[in-house]
Amino acid sequence: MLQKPKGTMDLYGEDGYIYNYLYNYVSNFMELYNYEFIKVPTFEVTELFYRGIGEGTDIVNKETYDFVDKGDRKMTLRPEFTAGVIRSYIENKLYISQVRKFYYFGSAFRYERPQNGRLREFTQFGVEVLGVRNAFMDAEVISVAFRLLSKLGVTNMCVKLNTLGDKDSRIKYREVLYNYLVKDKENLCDTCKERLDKNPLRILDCKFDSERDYIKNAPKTIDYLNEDSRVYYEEVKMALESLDIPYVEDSGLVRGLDYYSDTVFEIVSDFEELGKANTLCAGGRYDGLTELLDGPHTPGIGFGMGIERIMIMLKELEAFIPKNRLDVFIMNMSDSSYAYQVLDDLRSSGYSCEIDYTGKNMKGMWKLVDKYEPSYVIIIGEDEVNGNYVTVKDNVTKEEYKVNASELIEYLDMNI
RNA sequence: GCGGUAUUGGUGAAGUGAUUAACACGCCAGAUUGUGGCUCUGGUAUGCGUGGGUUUGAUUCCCACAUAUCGCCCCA
Repeated sequence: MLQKPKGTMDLYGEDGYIYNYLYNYVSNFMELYNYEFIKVPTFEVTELFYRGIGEGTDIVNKETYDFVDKGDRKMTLRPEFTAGVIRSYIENKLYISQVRKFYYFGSAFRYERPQNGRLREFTQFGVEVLGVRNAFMDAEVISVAFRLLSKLGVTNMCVKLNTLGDKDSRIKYREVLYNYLVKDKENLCDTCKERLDKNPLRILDCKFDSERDYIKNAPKTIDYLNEDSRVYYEEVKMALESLDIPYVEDSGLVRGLDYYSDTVFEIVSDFEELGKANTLCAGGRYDGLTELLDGPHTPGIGFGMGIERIMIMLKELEAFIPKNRLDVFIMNMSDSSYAYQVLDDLRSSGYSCEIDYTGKNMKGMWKLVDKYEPSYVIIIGEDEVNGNYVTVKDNVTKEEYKVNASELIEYLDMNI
């Protein structure tokens, strides 16, 4: 038997409903904040991700789905959205307007060993704001994520905040940190010994080494920020406080993608079912990225959110979802086309409506009523066909009324 | 990419080196067909992830592979 590829999912039934619900929910939510939807290609030329995400990162080095197309072009399935959005922004010269605020929702692909909440094809929702460097905008972006999750009923989450500083600060800090850590090289765990040269920042959030005092006392980014970055970070914190967004500072928070600068943040949950996959959302500022991809200097900030992880939580939160309820089920016991005409009229008038096409008997149809839980059941037999009326049964009170066909819509409008 | 655990029907699962692979839910048909969600009856895996091997005989033991899951790595 053919199986779905490793790390992919089929979503149907309740899962399909929740997935689609989230898509609609996100779309409506983003209108409040006046973000525009952007759809970018599922694959891009490989070079975009090399340059955008960074050649030294694991994502690009060993986690991409690469292929060569029939025209011998090197292509890569997007492992994230930011690089593609920025490419589109530059290519379409969207920078002629000062500020653009985008949101996206779609699949991304990473060749990883799957686990619960970690897939090879996964869904990301995210935003990218281009053209402003303003602490209140940073706060807006973080608040989008925080308020969106809160409104869904997610509790027990924590916003972690840090700053990496601008490019100069980062280079300076990296040097200081390296010199500090190299003195302790003997005591580092094996993976961190390797990380020391490649990406010393990562050692700060190593599970083993970060517990040790020597690492805890390592120089902090905050002490090596230049004046501009330091002031900016203070402004972001004040902006968050003014919006009542709770956060904790975490000097060990570094991101795996090269393009980040200044503000970085994550939202993590202590939800049990999530296990280690507890990062719901992660993002930050990337003021240098547009130039890196040959565009004009443009400040930017964004985040990505893992939809499947949200789904894992929502399924446990039961109460959150309004179940989609059918307005009307038509129980047809006649041979005429009358019932189907009523069905069509109801749908045209905006009522969700279903009928049985398989020739079930009464009991079978009542079982469907139990399954769909319609507000009303409309019964149509020979008597109704001949009399040009329908029998409407309120599925809650169980009361029945005979209603003329011509007055049915009017009747429902008054009662639903 | 590395290590551990698991894999029985549509679902939840019991079980054994050898008679028809329990039980429950679901689904299908009927009892009963203009008013149900109750009850009763019958049906529902020629098969125990896939492919090999050991054996008189394997769903049960062994190996490989696939997938899921947990940890590492990394990350949403």
